[in-house]
Amino acid sequence: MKKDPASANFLPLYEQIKRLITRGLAEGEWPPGEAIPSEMELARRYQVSQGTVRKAIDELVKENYLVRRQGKGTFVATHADDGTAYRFLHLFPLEGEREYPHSRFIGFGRGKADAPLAKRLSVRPGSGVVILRRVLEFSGKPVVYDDIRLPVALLKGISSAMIEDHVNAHKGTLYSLYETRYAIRIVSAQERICAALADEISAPLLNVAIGSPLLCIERVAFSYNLQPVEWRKSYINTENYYYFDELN
Amino acid sequence: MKKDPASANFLPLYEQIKRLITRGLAEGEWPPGEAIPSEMELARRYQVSQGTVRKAIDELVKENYLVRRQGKGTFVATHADDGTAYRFLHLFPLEGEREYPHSRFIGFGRGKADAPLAKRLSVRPGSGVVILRRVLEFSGKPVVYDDIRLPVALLKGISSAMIEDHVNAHKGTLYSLYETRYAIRIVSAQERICAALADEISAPLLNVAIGSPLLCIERVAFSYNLQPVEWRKSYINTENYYYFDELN
DNA sequence: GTCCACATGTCTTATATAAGACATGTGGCC
DNA sequence: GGCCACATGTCTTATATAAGACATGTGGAC
Repeated sequence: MKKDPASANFLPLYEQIKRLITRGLAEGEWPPGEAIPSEMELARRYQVSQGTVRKAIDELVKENYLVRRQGKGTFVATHADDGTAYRFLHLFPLEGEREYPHSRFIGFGRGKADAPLAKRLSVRPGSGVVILRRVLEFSGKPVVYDDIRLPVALLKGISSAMIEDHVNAHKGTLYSLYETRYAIRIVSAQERICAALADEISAPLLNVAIGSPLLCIERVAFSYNLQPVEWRKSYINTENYYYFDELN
Repeated sequence: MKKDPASANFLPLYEQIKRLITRGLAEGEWPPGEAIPSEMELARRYQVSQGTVRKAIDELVKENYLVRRQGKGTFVATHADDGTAYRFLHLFPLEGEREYPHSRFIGFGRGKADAPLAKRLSVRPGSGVVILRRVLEFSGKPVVYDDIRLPVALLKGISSAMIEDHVNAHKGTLYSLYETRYAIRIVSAQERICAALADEISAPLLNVAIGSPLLCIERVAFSYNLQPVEWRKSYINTENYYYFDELN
């Protein structure tokens, strides 16, 4: 435990504790949904004061890694939780109450990562990827077409049946599937948003005319320590829905 | 100062301090760029401990209201600062280094707020608004067309010459203009993003064909306490630039 | 067996203390 | 006058303490 501020690679104690806790999370010592040890216990374990652990946890809570529940303990955040299941879906109806989509899977296969995808996923070009295609329907109408790709190495033994079961029967999101079946927790994502026109593939799926304007969003989703896990490209019909962003 | 947690409208002390400091900021007691009093001084003034003030300031720093500079003091954040001037511009080139735009103003006038705009700006329908139109050029090429509207009451005596001077001669952003000339600081914004097609107005301004895909972003910018200040609609040619969003 | 009071464990808020780092101004030395 | 050492003020990090709030389990009274 480095405590000398003069040291070249000095890190504040709370930052070191943050990393130690994050390591525990990444290694699955405390799986999503479970409680981590109490602040006092972690303080003893890492040989620092409880206040330092508190500061580390405070930050991890702000980063959505952990969730505090007063009187009960501190828990590992999870997508298998109604409140946060659609945290990454920034799509809202132009009119009326917020709705959540139904997934209709239209393709499941395997392929190889080309150079750009390999770069985004930090894998070797040519390495195997799982390919998923689906349409998100709001109130029964198609709004989003997704092309989703993940390193096959992360999802050993995945099958279209398993996905359908989890997502449709079990009402889960893909991110909760990664969590419960593959112990991979998505904690952040980056999106690049462009405008595009509906083509022969997307137009019929979204039930719009070819040449209609669509949002095109390329997302890379990350697990702990910014490790890329999933790439996806979404085509969105924004006739009745908009993408919401809050700037601070 | 309420300290009784049993009270119905109980607020933690640090939260009360946060609001008191925010009030000082909103009322211009400490203008953008200036230092606020030291933690000890604020503690004396508000009759709480220095640690409580610290927690309040910590949060205000995370919300970009304040900036800490070790050894110097804590300062009111400002857009008139190279580092944060383009904090709200989420546009990046598909290739190459980040660039910053040049503003070309193409319209300046006044009008009345229709019902939707009035609602967004929290003003009476029919009340006066200033209307600004401009094109943002990156590397000399038009990429964004902005239609910007603000309550005229907030911008007494504004003129196109003043804007041109501030933005072009002085290299400032609109938000730094609001700050320096009108003591209005923009601290947050909400954006609704849709896909659209270039029409007879936007196409020539952006130098694209009618029917080209554009991003259409409707933004409302807020000052302290979520007070709406500015509405704008941006049309963006995303052939060479993308909108970036980070999800956490 | 059921229900309530109480103890216990945990997070929440508030306060106090102290050593160190960083920036700046002041006074003295040359 | 120029330069340096030092004091001062400020933020930064770490630790300790304590009263309260919330959730849960336990044991006794009935």
